[in-house]
Amino acid sequence: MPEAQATDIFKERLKDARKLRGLNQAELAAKAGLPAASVSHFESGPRKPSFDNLKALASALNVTTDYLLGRSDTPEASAETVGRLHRDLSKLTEEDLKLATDFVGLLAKQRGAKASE
Amino acid sequence: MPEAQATDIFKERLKDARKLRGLNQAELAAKAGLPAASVSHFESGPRKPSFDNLKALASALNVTTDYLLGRSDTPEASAETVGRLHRDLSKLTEEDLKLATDFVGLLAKQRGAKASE
DNA sequence: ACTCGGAATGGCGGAAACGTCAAGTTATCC
DNA sequence: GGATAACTTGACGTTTCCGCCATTCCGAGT
Repeated sequence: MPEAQATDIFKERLKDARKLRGLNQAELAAKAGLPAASVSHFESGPRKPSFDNLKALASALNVTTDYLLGRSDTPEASAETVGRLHRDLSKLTEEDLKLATDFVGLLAKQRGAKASE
Repeated sequence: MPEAQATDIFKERLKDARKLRGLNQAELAAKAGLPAASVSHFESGPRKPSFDNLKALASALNVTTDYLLGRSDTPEASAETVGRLHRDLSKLTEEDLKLATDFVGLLAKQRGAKASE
């Protein structure tokens, strides 16, 4: 079952990101300014990082906190691709967001049809 | 002194994002599933949110945790809710992208006006 | 003046994460 | 077998955040 419990996603992402960079727990800990045992507790135990430790880990690993938290699937801040649109998107209410989603979906669909003319 | 202490950035971003959406503390609290007093403590007091509450706030406000934490300057809506929109966006031509940008900008503007009534 | 909604603030007990340390794995070397 | 490195796990006392509740403050409207 590939179902990763919400709280477990963090553990996996943390460990994966660390290994991807060829760091052991002690090295990551040093970079993040916290004890090695804490890193282990995060990766293996039930502990969840505090506000500050989450930031420290993300910075040490050069990933977004959203990625570590499982709120985003890409480790990098891909936000800058469509700057203004993204900025505006964040101000929308949920209803407006649906509107925008439908609108863009329509455009994409049209585009597909046009291309096959 | 406009020096925003690292820990204070969160307070400001939280409050700004909330107001931008025309929510009061109780409404945001309800959306995030926590007591209204907690939101006030986050915005005004010395309290910092836990792992779970940070996620809840970001989701309720549709912003990245990186933005709330001051690790990113664009509030880019969470990939979770804009997933489809994001996928469709990548299929757009440049003209259509401009259309979409304008459309979303309009929605955001309307919303902003409404919020400042 | 008074009310009322929104917000700030502080105290409380409980829960959770903190750093630290010690004692275990487990695997890989010589 | 012994040694070492990487990691896990549990315990401890401490710190911090939790939710809850009550109080206070402020501004806007009647």
